[in-house]
Amino acid sequence: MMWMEIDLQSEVPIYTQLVDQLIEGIASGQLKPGDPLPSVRSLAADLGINLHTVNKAYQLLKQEGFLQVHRKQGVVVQPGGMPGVTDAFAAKLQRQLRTLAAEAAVRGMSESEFADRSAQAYRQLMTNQGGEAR
Amino acid sequence: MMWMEIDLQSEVPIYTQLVDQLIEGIASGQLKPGDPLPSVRSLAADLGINLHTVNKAYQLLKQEGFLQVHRKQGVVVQPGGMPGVTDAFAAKLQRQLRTLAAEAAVRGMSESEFADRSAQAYRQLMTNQGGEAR
DNA sequence: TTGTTTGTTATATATAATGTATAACAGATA
DNA sequence: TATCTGTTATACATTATATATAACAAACAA
Repeated sequence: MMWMEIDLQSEVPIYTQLVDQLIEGIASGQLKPGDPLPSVRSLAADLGINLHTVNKAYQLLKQEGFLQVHRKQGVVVQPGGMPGVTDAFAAKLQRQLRTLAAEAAVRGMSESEFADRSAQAYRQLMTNQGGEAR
Repeated sequence: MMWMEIDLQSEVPIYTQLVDQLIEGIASGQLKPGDPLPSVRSLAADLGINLHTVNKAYQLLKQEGFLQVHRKQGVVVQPGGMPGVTDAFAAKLQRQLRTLAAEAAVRGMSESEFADRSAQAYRQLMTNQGGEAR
């Protein structure tokens, strides 16, 4: 978990940074199904933040179905298949893409360049580390 | 300005909803360079919100270069060319696309589908109303 | 001139979000 | 019996968000 980094000066909340980085970790293969996560106390200590901030991130990811919690074994990356593209996620994705696309368009970015940057963002996740397959 | 809609129950702040919708209005051509915007007081009254909430949105868009402010003439859509793809915007875009792409990937969405949805979000803006050309 | 509308600024207040600090609990494990 | 786990509860501080009034100076119309 040495790859986690928190920016205390950022405008994005700490627990959101945690959520995003953990999802990116799963996407990139750094975190695989069944992998154990640090306890809320140890991760909080490592990052120099509070226990409850870590717990809030874990709770959100547990509710979304990305994590599982066993008593005492601690938190584990969902071993039984990740949740798919739900209606709720599709709606959230469309809404945020529309907002981003609008500003990009106003600034003169073409549709193809916007799509290219989207594909590039996706691809860079996979080729970062660990990778998509074994 | 009858097309503006505010969701008071949304988790996204009102002034952010205003900023997003105004940028989408410019992108879609509903708002053209030089077009006047409602005064902070009248728009606030129309939407049933406070003057300062509208002013905060206008200030942000003014600082970004999307709006101009003349004393008494009121607020106007930037007539002298929109700001381009700055480094700051490129960085923000990449960061947000990465976050979205990560969750999409974890949920099993392919790179091509993610890119397709991005292009579709861009295209739907343009074809909504008013359009890209005269 | 007077009056009105404009953006702007200043205070004040209320509520919610965020983050921290302690403490305690029950279940699981060594 | 200890220890570690997630979990819950309480309290507190800070910031973000939103509203409510009030006032100001500039621009314009009468």
